[in-house]
Amino acid sequence: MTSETSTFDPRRGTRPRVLVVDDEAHLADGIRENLEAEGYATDVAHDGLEGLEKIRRERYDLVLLDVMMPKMNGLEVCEAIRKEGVQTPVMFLTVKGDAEDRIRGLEAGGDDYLAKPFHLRELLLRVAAILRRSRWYAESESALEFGGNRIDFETYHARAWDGTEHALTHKEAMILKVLAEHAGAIVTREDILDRVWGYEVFPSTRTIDNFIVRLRKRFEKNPEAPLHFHTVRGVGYRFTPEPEAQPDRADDGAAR
Amino acid sequence: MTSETSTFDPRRGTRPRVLVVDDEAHLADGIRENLEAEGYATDVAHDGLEGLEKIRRERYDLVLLDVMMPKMNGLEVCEAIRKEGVQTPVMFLTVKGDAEDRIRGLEAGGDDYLAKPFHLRELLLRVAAILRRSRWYAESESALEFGGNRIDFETYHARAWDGTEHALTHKEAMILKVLAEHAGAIVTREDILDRVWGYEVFPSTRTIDNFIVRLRKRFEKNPEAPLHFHTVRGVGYRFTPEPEAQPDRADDGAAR
DNA sequence: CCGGCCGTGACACTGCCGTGACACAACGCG
DNA sequence: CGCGTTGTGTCACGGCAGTGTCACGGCCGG
Repeated sequence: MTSETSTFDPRRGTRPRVLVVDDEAHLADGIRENLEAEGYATDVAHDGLEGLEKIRRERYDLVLLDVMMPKMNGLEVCEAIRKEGVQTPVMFLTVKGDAEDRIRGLEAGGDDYLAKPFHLRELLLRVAAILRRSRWYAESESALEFGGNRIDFETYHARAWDGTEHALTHKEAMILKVLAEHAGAIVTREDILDRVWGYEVFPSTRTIDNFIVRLRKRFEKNPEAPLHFHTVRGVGYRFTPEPEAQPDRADDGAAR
Repeated sequence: MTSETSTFDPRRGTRPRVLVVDDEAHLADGIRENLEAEGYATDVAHDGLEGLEKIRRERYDLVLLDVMMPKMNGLEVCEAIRKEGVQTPVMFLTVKGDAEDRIRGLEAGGDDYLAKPFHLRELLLRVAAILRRSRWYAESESALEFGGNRIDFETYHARAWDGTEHALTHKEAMILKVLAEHAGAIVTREDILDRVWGYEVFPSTRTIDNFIVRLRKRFEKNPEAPLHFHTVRGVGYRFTPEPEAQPDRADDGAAR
């Protein structure tokens, strides 16, 4: 899963399209040249507003977004497109490297964050990493149906079997997605933490239990006897789109 | 975090093999001990060249690679094995924490990077994370069939020869896996305890008998005359996917 | 200031797993 | 061929680790 330097997924066919939004024309062009050299198809915008419009018009696989820009800063751009349902991965570029900014960037809906001045090679590596990561997301279905429930991952909206409507939070959606991706298979809590929270953060595993509870409450007809969100004691959880015949359990002494 | 089994994952099969390459013998041994305690099978090399040779000879699931080493540094080792097509995940260990080194590590084909001095806990977490990720792809055919039974280690579900469905517990699945891995060979109770329970816990061996009983009840047509889960008196058990004529002693013949 | 999201601690409860007891089969012996 | 010994098959019961569930508090955005 590593050796790929700057190659792309052959299944994809076309070159990944990257939009560079930065008001420093000199820098933007420099980045662009290097991306092109790596085989990406690129486009450039020189302020936030222009970037926003381009994102609306075109379809990109990744947006590099400078934070400090005239007219409209990067955070605002990101928030705006997220509000419009655009899921394109966003990487922020900023002069400040403190955690404060980083958190704000991620909260605005960004996927990564790189402090200027950065090493060009690091930028390229991160770009490759993000595209790689987003692939699993992009390749998967954008909607999920099971047991009369319908979840739309584009809008984070869900309509439950009983007709109730639910707005999913980001974490809820991610967890659902991870489970659905491995439908039928057991997914450990650590797997989920990795996928949803990432390497650095390790919340208590109880947190995951809580999310499962909420999912069950919404999407299971009888939350106490789940048909889709199964617990595998001591291991993790298992999601099945189709209700499963609960295994015969009376094999112990009971008989006779 | 919970007790974290630290034993092996039946979905994976064998314990993950980790190679530690570091010229500081003291540190390498320390890491090794901790990895062993977590349930990994480990090996140690004390310089780059030795590490490279071991990687060529053996198959590892992960290599911890010190960057600064005599004879051949970690980056060179990583580049070398990547050039030879070895895909084994590599995690670099280095004293320097600057971006420069980190980039070079990633470019050399590394999967992760940890700066010394590191907190042991973080090392273990990252190791676990990397191995977990590589399992995503390496999902081996984790199903076992014998005598009309079908066991799916991915879901912990089993369909017995008579059509009944059974949900396996974690321990049940692990024991089954251990037996199946050594199909045809005798597995002592101590072997099973080591593999399934780990090196610290030692339940009574009767516990194992109990699990065997349950397995037989579910998967043997006639639990009293097992065709697959054989008892080897005074030693342990032996599993055979293909029904095997019990090696009855000749004189026993028709009697009984 | 309020309201949503999310992380954590507290508590109850479920069911897995470990153990001991008993019966019986396997083996050695005379 | 019967006896004693050892090891295994089998069962029932209880502890407790692991989950279900709730409620509270921090944090951020509106």
